[in-house]
Amino acid sequence: MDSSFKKAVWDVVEGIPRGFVLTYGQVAALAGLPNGARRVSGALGLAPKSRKLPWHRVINAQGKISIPQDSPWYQRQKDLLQDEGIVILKGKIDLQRFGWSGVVDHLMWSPTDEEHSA
DNA sequence: AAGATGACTAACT
DNA sequence: AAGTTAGCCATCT
Repeated sequence: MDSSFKKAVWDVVEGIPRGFVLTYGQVAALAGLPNGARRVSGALGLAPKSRKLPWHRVINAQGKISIPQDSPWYQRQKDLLQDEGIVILKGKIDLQRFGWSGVVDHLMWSPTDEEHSA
C-alpha cells in the first residue's frame, strides 16, 4: 500500500465537516486514486489514534454502513453518525442531503430549474 | 507463485 | 427494491 495514499485519505477524511458524509469512492478520488475505494477502508483501519479521524463519516455509495453488522463497530458508527444529526432511515442515509458534495449539488440544482438544465 | 478476501462500485436482472 | 456479476487492487494465505 502506497503510504502517501494512506496519508492523503486521512487528510481528506479529517476535512469532512460534522454532520456530513462521503463515500469510499469519493474519498479515494479526492485522495488521488479514482479506483481506490477498497483501499480506503484499509487506510482508515491503519490510521493512528493521534489523528482522531471522523472515520464514521465514510460510508458506501449506497448510503449504507459497510461494516458487517456482526461487528461491534457497526453499531458504533451508527451511533456516532446519529449523534451528529445524521438521519439513518431503514439503514440508509440520504446522500442527497448528508453527502458533502451532495449539499453543493442541491444548492446548484434547484428543482425549479429542472426544465432549463438540459 | 496462485488463489482468496474485502469497511467498494457500477451495471444488470 | 433487492440480488447477482464483473471489475477493482493491495494484502494475506
